[in-house]
Amino acid sequence: MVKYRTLDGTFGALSDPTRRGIIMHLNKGEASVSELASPYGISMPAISKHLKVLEEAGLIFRQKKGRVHYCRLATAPLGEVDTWLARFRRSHRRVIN
Amino acid sequence: MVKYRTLDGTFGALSDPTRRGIIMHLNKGEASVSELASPYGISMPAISKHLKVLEEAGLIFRQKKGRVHYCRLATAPLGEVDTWLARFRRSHRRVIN
DNA sequence: TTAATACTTAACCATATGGTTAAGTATAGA
DNA sequence: TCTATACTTAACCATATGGTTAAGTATTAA
Repeated sequence: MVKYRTLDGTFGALSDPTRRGIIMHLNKGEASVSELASPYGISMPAISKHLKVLEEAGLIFRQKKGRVHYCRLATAPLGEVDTWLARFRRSHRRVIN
Repeated sequence: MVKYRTLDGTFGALSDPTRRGIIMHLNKGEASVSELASPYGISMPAISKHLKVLEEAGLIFRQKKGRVHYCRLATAPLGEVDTWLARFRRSHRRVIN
């Protein structure tokens, strides 16, 4: 799994259910690390690692306000996945074939 | 990485460039294992493992004709990824917001 | 029947992943 | 200033991943 905005990184980041859950949470708006962690029965360090993976994949960015770290979703990598997927879409292939 | 048609499995399978290459190759039509292997400077067992990952993710299926194993693309899991991604699409969010 | 072809499986290796607990850092509040 | 909060980092562990070489299996061709 490579780092910094590659399809490898994005797909790799999305292959974990906790990270997909975090992404879906963030799709509703920004959230603190604690808020993101609350649905999962895992430790803060584990969440911290997941966030690092998501950040390195360019899927989230953070802003620190006081001691709270707020995370937001970056949709660009998802757009790249979408673009990659487009070539396999039925409708698209119907146009080609 | 879990097996047998899960989003985990599909995203995990797609996180490797060799496997994405294979998928793109198969998008043009069925191909033998040797044909799929030829662009990559890795051993046959390595390719065999990649194909196993793709097969367990439900992304390909095989048919044996004599000693040649032909692989074909199964688009259903890609459709599931597409469905998962849909909620993050601009146009979709424009409808919601 | 013997040898070549097209694979897969087994055994192994180094590194990555996803979790843990313990310790460290930065900010807020008493 | 001292303590609690909201994190991150470090060290560790078990298992997964992606590669290798060597060996095994099935089919075709000589």
